Amino acid sequence: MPKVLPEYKEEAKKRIIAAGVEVMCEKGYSQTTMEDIAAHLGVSKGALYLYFKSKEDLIIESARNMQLHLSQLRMMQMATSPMRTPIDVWTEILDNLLPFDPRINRLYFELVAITERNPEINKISAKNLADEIEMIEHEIASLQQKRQVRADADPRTIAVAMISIFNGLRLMNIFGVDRNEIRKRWIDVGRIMLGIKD
Amino acid sequence: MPKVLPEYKEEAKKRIIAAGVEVMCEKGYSQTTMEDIAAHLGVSKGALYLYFKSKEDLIIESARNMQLHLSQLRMMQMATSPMRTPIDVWTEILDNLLPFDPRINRLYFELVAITERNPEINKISAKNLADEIEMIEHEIASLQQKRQVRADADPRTIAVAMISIFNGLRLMNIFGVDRNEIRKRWIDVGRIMLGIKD
Amino acid sequence: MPKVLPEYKEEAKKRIIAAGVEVMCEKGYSQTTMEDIAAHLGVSKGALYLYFKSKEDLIIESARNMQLHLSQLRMMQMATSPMRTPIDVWTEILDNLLPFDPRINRLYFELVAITERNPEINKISAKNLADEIEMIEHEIASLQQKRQVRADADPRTIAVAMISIFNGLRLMNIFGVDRNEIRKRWIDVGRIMLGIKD
Amino acid sequence: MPKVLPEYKEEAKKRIIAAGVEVMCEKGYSQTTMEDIAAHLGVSKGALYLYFKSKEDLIIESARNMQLHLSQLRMMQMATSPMRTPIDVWTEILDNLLPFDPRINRLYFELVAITERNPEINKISAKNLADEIEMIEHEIASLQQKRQVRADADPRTIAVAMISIFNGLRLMNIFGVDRNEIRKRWIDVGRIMLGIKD
DNA sequence: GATGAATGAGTCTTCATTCAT
DNA sequence: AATGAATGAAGACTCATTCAT
Repeated sequence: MPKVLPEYKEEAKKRIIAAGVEVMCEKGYSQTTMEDIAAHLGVSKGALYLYFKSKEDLIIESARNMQLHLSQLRMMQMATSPMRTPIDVWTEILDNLLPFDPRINRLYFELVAITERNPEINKISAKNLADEIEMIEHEIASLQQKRQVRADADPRTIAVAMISIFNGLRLMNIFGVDRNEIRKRWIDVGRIMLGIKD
Repeated sequence: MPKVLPEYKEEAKKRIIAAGVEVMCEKGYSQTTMEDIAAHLGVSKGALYLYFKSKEDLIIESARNMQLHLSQLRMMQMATSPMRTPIDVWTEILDNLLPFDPRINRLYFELVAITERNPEINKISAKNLADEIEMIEHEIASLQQKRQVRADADPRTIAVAMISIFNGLRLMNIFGVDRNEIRKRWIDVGRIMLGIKD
Repeated sequence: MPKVLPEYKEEAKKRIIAAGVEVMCEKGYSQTTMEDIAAHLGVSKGALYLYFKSKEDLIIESARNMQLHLSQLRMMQMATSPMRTPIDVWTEILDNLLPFDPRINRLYFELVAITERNPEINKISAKNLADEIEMIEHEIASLQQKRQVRADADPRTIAVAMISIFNGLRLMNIFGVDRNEIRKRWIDVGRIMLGIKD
Repeated sequence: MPKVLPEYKEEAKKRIIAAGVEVMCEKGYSQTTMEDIAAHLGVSKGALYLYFKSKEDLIIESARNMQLHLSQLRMMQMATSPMRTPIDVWTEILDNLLPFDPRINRLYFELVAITERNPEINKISAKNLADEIEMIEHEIASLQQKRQVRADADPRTIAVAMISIFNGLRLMNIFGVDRNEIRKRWIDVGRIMLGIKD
């Protein structure tokens, strides 16, 4: 009996996670049943257990899947592209990373709260966050040297602020603040943080 | 036949909420049973239902109870007190409002995610947030006129940024960033946002 | 400490039973709580237990209270009154004993089903029924001798039939057959049973 | 992926209803738990919910199942069979439709009282009863034309009386009147109602 | 006598999980 | 791989009953 192609298995898991996220967006974690997810996919409940050994397992992978990695942005381009100012890049971050659907933001906070209770997961997340901060910090420092960003601020502070504001605005989005307002404030704060007069 | 003293009923509700928050801090919403809460209080399960008509009801009131209201700070004093600079006040905000226990922050996000699914609740929260932003905006504007805060920024932007950063840092706290680090960055960002050179 | 006046106690019990019957008419036995009954009376739950030692106790007494006793009719008058024909008396039976409210009929059957499970109660009821049949049988026999009622039928059969039809029509009332239709059929059947041509 | 065979599902429901009726005969509706029924069948409680969405649902279907339909008797044969007199048919009705177990009669009245509270169910029952009365009425009328049944009575009255007496005797059965006595009176009353001298 | 707070045993119902097919 | 019937361990919630005041 030949092993199943691992790619198939991975593909199936992804579809299950996607379905799970969709259902949970609507009903939340504790109100979402394996039944719901299976029904959403049009498969049987039992099938889910061929790919995930428990509901918790599925939830954890879903949460992992929702983590937004600023690093994905390849911010290194900040400095290299002569056509784009730091504010352009700052703006792109929001445009690329803030989910359009407020329910996604809501689910993100819920899953973070739940999964971070697990110490193993928390350790990994802490490491990821630290790495991210550091990466942005270097980026900022590099821009400071090129005089494209105010030099009178600790680059790490700017990095931490940037991530915090991003997440803080996501929370506001849950409370009903709309995307346009969020975008406007994000850009305005960016100008202040980066020290850009315009 | 006098009805129960309303004070007693309120008192009892508060103690139940406190117990609920304590247990949920540890186990999270969906893992916390009414049994757990009752046991934590040393009362019977049935007793809880004398004060809350359902678990959801209890959760909603708990969430409401956890909402931090910056307005409580009576920020008006910002301008009036000659002894305290805007940065002092900014610092006090964090010291007074950021819960010491990271688990409280975690629970806050979880309960927000859950309860904001309820449209009624969401409407109220949206209103509260809007009021809070506006209040801070006025405060900032007033400080700008007195030249105590940078005048070259939209006061509403500063208000939104302040709340966002606060919440963003709370989220970082969940991921393991410690209170000292958070405090340091909060103060540093405050200087930038308020335009204080120090 | 002098004993409470027994009259007071009896009076109170009666009011409780009346309240119980009213509530049960609406919600049925198993859906009616002691709370409901107390609320209907405007007293506390605990008060009910001063008069009945359990819910079952209350129910039993309520059921007893609902038993319709044809004997109450003083049917002896059948023969004595020159102004009233047997059919008049037959008609009066229905008019006096069929509850106007169909919900009462419904509750009657429900309580019978429940309380007759108790062997003690069943024994008493059986005795009461037997007595009633016998009483009516004598009545009929007496009328037969006076040639006011057909003589070609077993008076006991007529007695049993009369009671059965009465109860059978009560059941129809539950299913929605209205009082007028019931009354019409009752009188018509009476003519047949009693052998009255008119 | 073929769906379950509907026959299987129906079969399972029937077995559950049968078990439910058995247990309820003994303990009555409100004292019968889903646990009891499951145990009686040797299955798990959860299994019941695969076939009935609630206890009430199960009860309703059980009640429906207990409805006796005189129409099942194919009374049309009354007139056609030269071998059987109307009294034979009348007797067969009782023999075929009166449950042997008095507990069944008791449960019937209990479930009627409970389920007829539901307006939807009541509407259906009312219709069924009306149909039944009408069917018997036609039957009687047909017999009247053939001079097999007394012609001096409204056939509808006879139909209503017949059903009422049947149900009234069922009620007597609950109070302890035994089957033989019931049968005897049923036949005697039949003679009177149908006008058969014998 | 009356109250109403409290109890705790009991009931319905749900749902993650398993497993024979 | 996939199904869907079945399980059983919880968990929310109810309510008859008690008792200190």
